Amino acid sequence: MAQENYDALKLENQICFPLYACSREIIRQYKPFLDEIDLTYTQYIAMMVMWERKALTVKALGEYLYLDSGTLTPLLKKLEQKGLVTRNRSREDERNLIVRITPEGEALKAQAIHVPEKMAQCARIEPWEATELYRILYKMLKPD
Amino acid sequence: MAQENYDALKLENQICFPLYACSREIIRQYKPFLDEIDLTYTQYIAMMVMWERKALTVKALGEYLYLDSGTLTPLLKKLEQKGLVTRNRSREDERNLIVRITPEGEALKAQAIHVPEKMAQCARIEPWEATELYRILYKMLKPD
DNA sequence: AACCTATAAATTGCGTACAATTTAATTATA
DNA sequence: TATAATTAAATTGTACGCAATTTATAGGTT
Repeated sequence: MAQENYDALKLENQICFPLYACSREIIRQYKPFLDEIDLTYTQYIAMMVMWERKALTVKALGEYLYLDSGTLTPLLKKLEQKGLVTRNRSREDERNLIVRITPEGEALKAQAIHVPEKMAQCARIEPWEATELYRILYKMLKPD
Repeated sequence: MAQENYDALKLENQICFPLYACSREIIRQYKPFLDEIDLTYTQYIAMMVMWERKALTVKALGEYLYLDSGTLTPLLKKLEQKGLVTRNRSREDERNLIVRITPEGEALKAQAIHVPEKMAQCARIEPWEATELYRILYKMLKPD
C-alpha cells in the first residue's frame, strides 16, 4: 500500500486559515480606535450600514453583514441601549422589525471618521495588493 | 465649512469586512464535512498542528494559531475528552503544559484527509488567485 | 372561516475570541 | 538567600456566531 499524501492537511497549505487569522488580527488592530467611540467591531460595521441606509429591517441588515438574527438581535438591543438606533415593528407587516438610526447615531459618524484614517496608518500591504485582495474576496463572497 | 468626505466609512470601501465575512463563509462551508469527524473548525486547525508537531506547549500551539490560553484551554480540554490529545505539565518546567497527540488523534488523520478533498470542490476562485490571496494574507500576518 | 404554509425575529444552547486578572512556577537581582 | 520581576496557564466576564427551535404574523387554499 502506497504512502498517503497528507500535505493537504498542513496548516501552511490552507487558504481559510490565513483568512481567519488575518481577519482577527485586523479586528484586534481596530480595537483601540473603536474603544474611543465605545463600539465593538461588529457594532461598528452595523453602524456603517445604518449611516448609509438610515432605516432597514433586521433581515436586510443581516444580508449586508452576512449575519442572522441570533447575532443581530442582542447586538441591536445594545445599540438601542446606547441610544444609537431605535427598534420598532413595521406597521405594514408586524413580522418585520425596523431598525432606525437616531440623531445620536448620526452624530457618532463625525467621530467614527477618524477610525479608517488611523487604520490606514497600520496597512502593511501596497494599495494595488489591497485592490486585488478586495477583488478576490468579493469573488469568493459573491460568485457571479 | 466644507462637506466632509465619509466614503471611508462605507462598508464597500473596507478591506477588513470582506476578510471577516469571507472567513466566516468558508468556515460555514467546512461545517458539514467537519461534522463527519466531530470537530469544530478551531478544533480542526488545532489538530492540524498536532498531526505535524505531535507534542508542544499551549503557548507554542497558540503562536501557530494566533490564539491565547483563554481560547485554547477550554478547547484542548474538549479534545482531551474526545481522547484525541493528552494534557500534562512539563517535568522540566511546571509552568508549561504539554499537549500530546494520542493514537486516536493520529487515527483521525486518515478520516480528516477527506475534508480538504471535499472543500477543494467548493473553490470559487482560480488557482493563481488562491496563490496570490495566500501571499497577500501572509504579508499582512507576518510583515518581514 | 378554518387550515396550511411561509416568513421574520427572538430565543436557546454551545463554542469560540479575547481582554483582564489570578495562580503557580521560574528566573533575575539586590 | 530573600524578594522582585517574569512567564505560562487558567480563570473570569463580555460579546459574538450560528444551528436549531419557538413565537408571532401574514398569505394562500379549500
